[in-house]
Amino acid sequence: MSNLNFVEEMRWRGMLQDMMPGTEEKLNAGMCSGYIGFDPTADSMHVGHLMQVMTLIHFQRAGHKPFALVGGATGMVGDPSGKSAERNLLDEETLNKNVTGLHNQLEKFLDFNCGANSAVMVNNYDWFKGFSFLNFIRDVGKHITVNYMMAKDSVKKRLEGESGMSFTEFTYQLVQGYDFYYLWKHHGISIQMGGSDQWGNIVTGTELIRRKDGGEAFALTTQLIKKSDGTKFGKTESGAVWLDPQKTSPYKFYQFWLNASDDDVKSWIRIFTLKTKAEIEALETEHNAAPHLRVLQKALATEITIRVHGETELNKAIEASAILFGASTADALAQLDEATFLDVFDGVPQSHVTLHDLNAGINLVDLLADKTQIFPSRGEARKMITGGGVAVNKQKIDNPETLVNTDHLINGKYIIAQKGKKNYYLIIVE
RNA sequence: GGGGAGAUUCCAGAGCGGCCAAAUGGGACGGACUGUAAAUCCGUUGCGAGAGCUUCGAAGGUUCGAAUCCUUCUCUCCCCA
Repeated sequence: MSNLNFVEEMRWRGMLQDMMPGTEEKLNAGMCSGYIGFDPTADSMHVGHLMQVMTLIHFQRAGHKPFALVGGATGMVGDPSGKSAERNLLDEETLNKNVTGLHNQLEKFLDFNCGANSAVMVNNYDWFKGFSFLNFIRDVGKHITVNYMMAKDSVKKRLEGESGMSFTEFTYQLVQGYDFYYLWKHHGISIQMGGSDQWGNIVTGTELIRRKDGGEAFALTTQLIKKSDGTKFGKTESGAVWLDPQKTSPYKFYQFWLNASDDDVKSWIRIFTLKTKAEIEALETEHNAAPHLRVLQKALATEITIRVHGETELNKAIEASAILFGASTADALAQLDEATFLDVFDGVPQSHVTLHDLNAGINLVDLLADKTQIFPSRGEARKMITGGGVAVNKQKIDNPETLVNTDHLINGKYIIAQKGKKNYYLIIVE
């Protein structure tokens, strides 16, 4: 056993929400196997999943054996927890693709080759695919009453709501409950963890284990991640923040964490980094002494970006940030070699313009509204330019009649347009 | 099945024959300030450089003139059976 105590760790990091009685004692008594389920609703995890991943990491670091369950089967049913409407079902092909994607990502976080407490990945489709409906309702359904299932919050809310709930979704908690039973029976897993919205589903599992085999199993849930401004964690204007670099560039990923508010960063750094309590407190002192330097945000963004994307990508993201937000000028842009330049503007919306148009010189409004769709209308482009909200190659332009020509090209083929401070557009000339 | 209320620009919500491209609030987007923050303040928020043009659930109609009046249709909500 490691000298780290899992529950203590979760507690001081503010990750722990609730445990079943006896859970802590069980965990302190020796190595336990525990699991968390991941729903394959997409082929990549987003930052919202990271809390669960971190939980598994702590679990493993404390000497326990973590299992990650990918819900190939449950994904076909749809978890009603926290959902106000019936979910769309994914087809099997998409589901398989998603399962593979999640699998690959999880492997980056957990150690799958470290002896006794190596992490293990399981897919519940493996034990559900051959399980017939009749056998299921006979062997599993028999042990849980409808009254019990109806009493769950996730079900109650939907019954009271407008849209109702299909039998499929109603069954979800049983299917997930059986996962727990199966893993308990065949892999000796005694604890299921998950977000606080999973409490009901997890408890159905422990109940099933108790009623079916008289066994004992435990539950532990994590806190919901809160944001001080009340908005949902993990979403930006452009949607969810994914771990997959194809979906969210490492630069955007880094920026997401760097932009954490002062209030949020104090809890996030505990949740999303493995820094010790002493290290975090030292950083906080430093942060409070000079808040504008955002020591905490930088530490958080750095550690988590390395974990997800690696050090090379982190350095690129930092470099890109310096160019985009630092006091960089058209000169600095021009000095970048093409590869770095493209890296910096990776993930920035692109548009194309012909060299022919540019040779003649294009009126800025025409360029931004007609040639590219950076602005939806000419009037809007004009207003924004006049209002001082537009820059070309980091240089502010407030005259809508300005002509853009080949003199503005960077590396002979690019123009950077900026709408406001944060919105960059790459115009490629060809 | 019977009775009532309503549908307005991103949202909420005024307007009830010309002064309405449509109050006000919110949101969004810009600007200043700042820490790539919060708060605050300022500006923009149908298209158009402008004249002007197209919008107020849909289609018709009355009128010199309609978001506003009439007819039909579609949809929403509420009450009763």
